[in-house]
Formats: sequence, structure tokens, C-alpha cells
Amino acid sequence: MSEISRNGSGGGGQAGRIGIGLELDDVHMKILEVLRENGRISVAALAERVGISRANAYTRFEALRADGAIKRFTAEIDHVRAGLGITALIFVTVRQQMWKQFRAELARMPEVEYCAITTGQHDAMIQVRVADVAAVHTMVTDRLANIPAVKATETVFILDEVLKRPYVLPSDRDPAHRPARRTAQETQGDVPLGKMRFVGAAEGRNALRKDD
Amino acid sequence: MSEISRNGSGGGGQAGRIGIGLELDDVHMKILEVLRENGRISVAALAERVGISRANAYTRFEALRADGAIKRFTAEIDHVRAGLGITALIFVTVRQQMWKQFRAELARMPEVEYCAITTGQHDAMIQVRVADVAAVHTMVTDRLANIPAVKATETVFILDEVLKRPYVLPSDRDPAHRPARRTAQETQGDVPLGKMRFVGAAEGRNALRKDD
DNA sequence: GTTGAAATTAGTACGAA
DNA sequence: TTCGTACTAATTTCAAC
Repeated sequence: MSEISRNGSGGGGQAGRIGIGLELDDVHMKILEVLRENGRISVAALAERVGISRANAYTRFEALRADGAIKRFTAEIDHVRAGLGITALIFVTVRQQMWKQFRAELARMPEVEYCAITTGQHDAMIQVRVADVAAVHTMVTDRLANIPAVKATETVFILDEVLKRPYVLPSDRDPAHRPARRTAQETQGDVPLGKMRFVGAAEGRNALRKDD
Repeated sequence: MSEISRNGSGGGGQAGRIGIGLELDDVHMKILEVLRENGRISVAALAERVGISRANAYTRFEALRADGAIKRFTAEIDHVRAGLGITALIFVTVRQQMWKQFRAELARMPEVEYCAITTGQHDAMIQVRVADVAAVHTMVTDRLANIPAVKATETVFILDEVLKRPYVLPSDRDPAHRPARRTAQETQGDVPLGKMRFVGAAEGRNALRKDD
């Protein structure tokens, strides 16, 4: 399950956030760094690794949880061992004003691990994990295609997952032992722009939020 | 960091797996189900929820960890609160026989949360989380475009993350209180196939494993 | 694979800096 | 706010069944 709030991440960013929103300092970031690698570490050990007292660690840990900065703790598993060795991405074009239906159907699909609404040629990207390639075909032709909200799909297979971090943090690049990055303006004309392409939202699709 | 072994997931599935590979039974699955929602649960509480003894839970928990079925425990955070409210997908076309270089460069990019090699029009998909849209532009034009291995990129923004599960399990669909799925054969001709499109690997790209 | 008891560790509450 | 300590509760370990 676990539906994500529309404000949770992506898109607008600062738009419509609920809650006070606890300002995260360096110590908070360091806590998140440790928790990223070891979500089961004891708060006592966490305190030691971050360099604060146990009491402080408990306070901050609880604050991060209560504030929603930490949503939950979970495990990371080997999908192959779990019997779901095939991963595919399905790019979906959704019929206008049928987003609500599309979202509802998604929740009923247990093989879907991730779904995001995107700009560009397609409207959404779905990541699925299944046992074999036949299951992908079944999923797409049987389940997805039968949803009226789905106008078209395009499926690609994932051959290899090169990199997967639980999450990234601003502090990951702060340590500044890598070449300083320049602003977008500074980089103009620097590289062959023909290489790159930014794809905006498809024509006509403006309000694709839940309430359409 | 956390480079994923080439056998970890995706692709071939059963190809070249190392290790004995502990057969996972229903109890293991149930453990993974609980751990998915609460990665910090005590083994004692886990035992109770799964309906086994403490000692058994400890044995199985340790076995899952040792076997690699559970890779690690981690937290799930609110990216907006962490200051990285913009998420983008960058589809990359990689120059042949430069995969090793591409992989090496990836590890040096802290804003990359996920990278997978795919079939289809592009060769890889990268997911990045950054503070603002300008950072995406910088990332693509400054950092990615300067990698010789990168032939072209296409960027889309994620407007909303509709669904995000830590992982899916085969048991998620076993409970069988949903319409039985049919085989790929049975579904043939069932739906307007024009809706769907399966995209195979781009021409010429055959061996895209690390060792090219 | 289970239960039960000892040893250890975790979580809480409080006063002081 | 943060720290240090003492107190209470829970967890892990280890033994025997």
C-alpha cells in the first residue's frame, strides 16, 4: 500500500506543505546519514556515531519521526531471492480527467513497486517486479490495458540496477571534495547542447493532480 | 554508495547467482512482510506477529541477513523536508564499450538515487533528487554531458510520486482475493493491442554488462 | 522448534550545566 | 538545548526440554 501524499516529494517542492516543518541542521543530517546505512542501529550507538549525548539523540530521533522527515523504517531485499527477478518499467499515457481512476487501479496492483507522474512524452512511469517476463506481458495486456484511463503503454525491461541508494541528502555533496559546480548560467555554451534534451509536459496535460 | 551486484536483480534473474540461496518459505515471506512496514521492530515482537517462537525468529532473521535476502535496513525520508524537493529522470544513451566509464562516473554523482540499464530507446535511466530545477540543468549539461560515454540524454521531471513501496513480494498477490490472472497466451486478442508497445534493446547494443 | 530464566542493552525521567 | 546519570522496562542470549 503506502500511498504518498501529493506533497510528499517531487514536483512543486514547497507547494502546499502541511506541518510546521522542523528545520534540519547538520546534526539531523548526520543522523539521517547513519540511519540510511543502518536503520536498525540503536539510538545509543547512533548518539555515539553522531557525537551527541544519548538523551539528545532520543529527542532528535523522535522529532524526525514525529515531524515526518523520517517516514518509516524498512528493509532492503534481494528481489531475485524473493522470487521476483524481473523488473520492468511501463510508461503510461493516461486519458485526461481519469487520473483518479488510474490511481485507484494502481493501488490494486501488488506488483507495482513505484509509480510517478512525469512530464514528457508519457504521463506516468510504473516500475513492476515480477517472477518472469510472461508476467510483465500479462500485467500490461491484461491488467493495465483494461483500465479505461490508460490510453497507451510502452514497456522496457531493466537489465541491471547499477546504483540504488535508499535516499540522497544535501550533505552528500557538501563535503566539497569534488569539483565545485557552477550555475546553469555559467555552463551555457560550455557543452554540445545537442546532446541534451529536456522534455516538457505533453500538450494539453496541465492539471494532472488527483482532483481532476 | 552501494553498488549493486550485477546479479542482484533485474535482467536474467537466475543467471550467475552466487551463494547457496536459502529457499524462502511462507514464514520467511511473512517476516519480510513485517520488516517492510517496520524495519526497526524487535525480533521478539516480530516473532509474535509472525506466529513463531523467539528463537526461531532469531534464527530465520539471521539467516535472511546472512544469506543476503535482506541486504540492509534503512529509513525512508521525506525528500522535501531534507531539502531535495525536485526529482527528475534522465534517460541516457551510452556510447558502446564505455559502460565501465559510465558506471565509474555515476558513483561520483551524489544526487543520483537510482540508475538502471534498460532495453528500449535509451540505455539507462537515472533518477536524481536535487534542491531546485536549476540543479537538474546543471547536472545534465555540466556533469553528464562532459562524460564521453554519454551520447545523449533526455530529461523529464517527476511531478508526483503516486506510489512507493519499499519492495513487493510474491505473497502480495497470493492471498488471491483478487481476480485470477491468466497466462499470456490466454490474454491474446483480448485487448486492443495497439495500446501497448514493448520496446526491445536498441540495435547494436548486445553486451552491455560491466566487462565491455 | 520451543520455552523459560540470566545477562545485557535499550528507553525514560530527571536535575544540572 | 544539551548533557549525564540513575531508574525501569524490554530485548537478546543461552540453556534445557
